[in-house]
Parts: sequence; structure tokens; C-alpha cells
Amino acid sequence: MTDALSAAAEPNRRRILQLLASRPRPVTEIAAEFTVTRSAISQHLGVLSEAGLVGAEKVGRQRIYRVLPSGLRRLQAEIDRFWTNELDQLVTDATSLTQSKENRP
Amino acid sequence: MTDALSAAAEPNRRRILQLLASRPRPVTEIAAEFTVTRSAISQHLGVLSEAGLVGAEKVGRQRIYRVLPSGLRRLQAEIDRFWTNELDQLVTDATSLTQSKENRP
DNA sequence: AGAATGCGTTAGTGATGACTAACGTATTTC
DNA sequence: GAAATACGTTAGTCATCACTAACGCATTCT
Repeated sequence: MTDALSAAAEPNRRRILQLLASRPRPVTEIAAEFTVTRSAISQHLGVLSEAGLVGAEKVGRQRIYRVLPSGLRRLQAEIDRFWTNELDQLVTDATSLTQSKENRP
Repeated sequence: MTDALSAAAEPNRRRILQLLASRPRPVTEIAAEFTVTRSAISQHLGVLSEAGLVGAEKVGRQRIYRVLPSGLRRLQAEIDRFWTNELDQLVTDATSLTQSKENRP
């Protein structure tokens, strides 16, 4: 599961990325936002790190995690590669056509 | 795993969605594009259907699957909700700043 | 130096996922 | 009507995941 999209899809990891996007944080501060253990968060950070989506900087006894723009761009590229023109047309077409064929018998 | 993003994130299901986006297809035609069993494809279609991303129409002895624009819009909304302004800024900022802080010591 | 803080790591568990093989059921073809 | 086609479904397997509890290692504080 080394691809960025699969790594970022997990709900808790989505939130972690959003938190880190607003501002880099140490692990404990991240874990405080969740009900799961700090250990679980640490492992999620490991997955995100392995996918190149986050990086850590050691400051004193804390490890400040931040989102890596390069990884984020790779994620964006993966999403774009998935979201083909054909998929996009289905969305835009439906809005104008009042989805006539949607619930076809 | 009822949310659209988690359902769509799985690699095989991504491809299924793309295939169906180009043109609705019966199950066998979809399965022909993959190395896994038709049974596996059928189950993937079940997941996508449960997530409201695809729908089937019975024609003779075939079941023609197609992408549902409504579900696709829900997926798009979920992606947009994840991809916050803060995340987006990190991407756009990095391109102009030549990612100065990316590999900070 | 000793206690406390901040983290990573590991072992172990329960749940879930993706998959195959086999069977069952309509529907079409001959 | 019998064989073939197009599926769904199910049982069972194996791998992976998310998680907790416990431990260990630095680093800071007193």
C-alpha cells in the first residue's frame, strides 16, 4: 500500500493530514485530537511518512511533523490521473441534464 | 467502509470506475480487463454499488453496469472536503517557492 | 542523579479485505 | 428440453490493517 492515495484514504489519516496542513505539530498534539492511542497515531504517521506525505523534524524531545508539499503533489497527481475526463464529464453532464438516465429501469 | 472515497481508493476499483466511465459494460467485459477472477470483479462491483458509485441494468442475461453521476458527485464532494484550502496552499506555494523548507534539517 | 516527558517499536489481537473455487439461478441458444 | 452463457453468492483461505498494551530510548527538568 505504498501509493499515496490508498495511504491518504484512511479516515484518521485524512484528518491527520488536514491537521498538519494548518500547522506542523508534535505527535502528542496530534494524538490529542483523536480517541485512539498515541501509538496508533504514531503508526499512522509512519504510513504517511512511508508514502512521502509527511516528514518529521526533531526539536528537543519532540518530533514536529509537517506535510511535505512534494508528496502532496504526488497525491494530487494520483487523484488527477484517476479522475479522468470521462469521469469528469459524467459529473458535469448530470448537473445540466437533471440526471435523466440515472434511475433508468 | 461505506464512504465513497475508501471504496474508490482500491486500485482495481479505480480501474473499474474508469472503464465504466468510458462506456457501460457487462460484468464479463469488465472482468476481461483484469487478471483476477470474475467473482472478484463481481464483489468489487458490489462494493461500488453499495457506495452508490455504480448501478446495474439487466439486459437479457447480462447486467450492464454504469457509473452513477450522483454517486460520483458525492465522491467528488468527499475529495473536495478532504482537500482543504490549507492543503491546496501547500501545493501551490511549493511550486513557486522551489520548496525551500521541504528538506529542512 | 533521578523523575518526567515525548516518541518509536514491538507483540499480539480482532476485524476486515481481496481473492479463489464451487455451486446455484436465470436466460438464451440449439 | 438440453447445453451454454452471464451472473450472483457463498464458504473458506491468506494477508493486511487498525489498534492496544507494554517496553525502551532520548531528552528535559528539578
